[in-house]
Amino acid sequence: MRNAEFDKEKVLRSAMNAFMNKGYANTSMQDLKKATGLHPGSIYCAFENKRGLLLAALEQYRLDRAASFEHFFSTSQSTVNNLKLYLDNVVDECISCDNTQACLMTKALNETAEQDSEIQGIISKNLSMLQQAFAEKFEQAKNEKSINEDRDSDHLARYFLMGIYGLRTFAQTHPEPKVLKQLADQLYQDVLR
Amino acid sequence: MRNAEFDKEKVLRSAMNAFMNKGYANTSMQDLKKATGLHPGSIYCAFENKRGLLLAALEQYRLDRAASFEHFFSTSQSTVNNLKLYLDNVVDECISCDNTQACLMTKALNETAEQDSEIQGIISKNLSMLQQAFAEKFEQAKNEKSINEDRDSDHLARYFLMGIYGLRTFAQTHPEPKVLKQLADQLYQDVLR
DNA sequence: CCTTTCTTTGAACGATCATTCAAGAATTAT
DNA sequence: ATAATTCTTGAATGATCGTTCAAAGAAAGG
Repeated sequence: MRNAEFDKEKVLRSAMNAFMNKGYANTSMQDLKKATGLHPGSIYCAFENKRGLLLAALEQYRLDRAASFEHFFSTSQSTVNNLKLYLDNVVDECISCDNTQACLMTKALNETAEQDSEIQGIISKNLSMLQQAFAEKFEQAKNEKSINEDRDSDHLARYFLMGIYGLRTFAQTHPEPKVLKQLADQLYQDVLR
Repeated sequence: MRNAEFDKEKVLRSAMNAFMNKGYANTSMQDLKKATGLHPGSIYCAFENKRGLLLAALEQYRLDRAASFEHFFSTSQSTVNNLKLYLDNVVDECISCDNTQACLMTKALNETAEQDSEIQGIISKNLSMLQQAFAEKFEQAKNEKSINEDRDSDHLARYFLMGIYGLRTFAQTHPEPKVLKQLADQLYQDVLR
């Protein structure tokens, strides 16, 4: 018996960054070796192949995003306030210089959608879970009387997520903090009313 | 002297479709040969290389989208009505089975953003032009008293474009007509008020 | 401490990639 | 008609890709 030496989470986050930087197809095994510190053989031993590494990275990304989500809604503030903080964080990520600007899921979705239905399915499921999580928060906000009760939580969640997607795409060409904040504010207001 | 035999626009639209289907990196010269009917040598003679073909395809895409834009706003109806028709068309494209679901610009942006600043610049400029075109229409709608005059046309244009980006991304995982129409309606209302 | 079992290493593999180029075909000019 | 010019063809090129594998090394079991 012998356990693997590397820290799996660390490796997956490195792979995530590499994929987000250059895209899946353009990230070579050499790039991944440099990013993760793992030799090709180890990668194939642990993740079967390059695609397997992407799948594992996507799962890690989902876990990280879910943890981040919980972080924002674990405060004692009102739900709508936490929604605002979440949105502000998205804007901050869009502006930042690290690799949180892009979203691994939408990036992988754009690249592999038509060719890999399994990946498409995984991403689709992950995004649905995020959408569901938002829907619960909107329902909560309705209970707190912050949002008009005749609004549909599921619809609001979809619209909110749509806005975040759009914001991230918009930021790729126009990463101006002022403009992005303005857009995020508008989205927040449109969802709140 | 001798002119090229192929129809340049036809070739570029074929290349566009190929790139939108499989992404830039994953579209091989063999794929492009099959799609365009041109042999590698001809492609290199006409467009210098694969990247040159993408640049030419992006320019053709811009022209086609600009023509489509003009088409929607050349009717005698009100400007806000034309905006609605434009948005409905985006939804239809998202649902359709041809290759209008994806946008070549956002697709190329996602794939080459961090690696090719020239392409990034071209796409950024093209999207700015579209944004400017929308801003003019919103200004026009204000003159027609369809939109409150204290709203900022530039901001509305950005928000509208952001919504379209988000809608297209959302549609990639959930291409349900009813849901997409609901989202588009909400966007239209939020922009109009 | 030796054996077993698994991981790590890094060179090697065939496949495929974008690109080139020389020869052939077609059009225009003289 | 002939020469000149340019486009088309498709095989060949070197590079790089993802992947494999046999040897070396490290941990666990007896």
